[in-house]
Amino acid sequence: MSVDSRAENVFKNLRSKGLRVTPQREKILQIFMELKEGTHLSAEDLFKLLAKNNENISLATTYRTLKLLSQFGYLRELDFAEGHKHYELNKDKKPHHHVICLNCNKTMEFEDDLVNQVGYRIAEELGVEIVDIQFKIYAICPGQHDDESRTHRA
Amino acid sequence: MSVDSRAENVFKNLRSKGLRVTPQREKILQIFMELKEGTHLSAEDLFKLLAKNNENISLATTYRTLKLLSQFGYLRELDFAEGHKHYELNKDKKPHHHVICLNCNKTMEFEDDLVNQVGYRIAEELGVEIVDIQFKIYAICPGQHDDESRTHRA
DNA sequence: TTTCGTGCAAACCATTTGCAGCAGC
DNA sequence: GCTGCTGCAAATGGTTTGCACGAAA
Repeated sequence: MSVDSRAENVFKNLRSKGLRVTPQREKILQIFMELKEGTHLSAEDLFKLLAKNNENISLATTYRTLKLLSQFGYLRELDFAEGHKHYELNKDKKPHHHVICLNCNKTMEFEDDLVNQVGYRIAEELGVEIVDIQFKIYAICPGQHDDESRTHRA
Repeated sequence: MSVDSRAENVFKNLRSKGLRVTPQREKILQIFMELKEGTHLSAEDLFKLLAKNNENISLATTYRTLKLLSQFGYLRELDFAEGHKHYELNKDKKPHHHVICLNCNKTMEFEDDLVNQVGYRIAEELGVEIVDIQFKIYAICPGQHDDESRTHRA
């Protein structure tokens, strides 16, 4: 499916809900669709990227659009516990996971069906309906040892 | 090991680093040690709980102490993507995981060694040193269906 | 032409910080 | 007594919101 026809599906769905397709929403979705696989942006990142492309979209609209597209499931909200969220295209709705370095904040992506299956099993046991599965490994990159600056998270 | 002797170990370690044991730090650690298994508090929760116990500890100190105890590995920082962190006692340093209902914000705890092992394996493959493993299932409790209010996260 | 969406600025909320006085060690 | 800790209030940073205008449908 082409980027354009995938985008058109999104817009059709928005319209069917009485929502509008604006140049701002088009542009933001386009940016996410053209992003290299595994790239995720913060609201601020996106705002700056838009500005660099001469799209003067306000920060408020940036936030509102990110929230809208996430609520519709077109974007996924990533939370790496850094105080701000990241967003990525929720392309195939198959969860993939992240390793986050607590020193340099770099992230690495991986997929693991075993982990997903554990998630599905537990959700079934509890009788809850899964929205998303999240598996994160907080770690320290090789060569970056600074014991005092780490924080345990779960 | 008793609560008191575990607390004394913590304090010994703080002192050995040139840090001080203050009534505020004692009280906060004590609260976490007396918490029912699986309970986690936000900074605000803790602050209010202290106030209810007639411990007038400032919010700033509450935050500073939470950060300190987390950095030393005595507490774990939990991030449920609600805009504020939660903290729990990092008792046995064995990761346990959470199911979070996106409607009512209730959380459920579970342990799963399979998931932990996947984490250890991946960290080893990448050559990184694990600080913490986090596995979260965002879901909707039975009977709570409100399609528009969900947000996809990962 | 009726909503809905946008930009702007102000508001919000969790968290952090500068500073002066206080208190462990 | 030195130095770290506390409380206070102000600052910060990410995100949200009220409002008046502009634009999809």
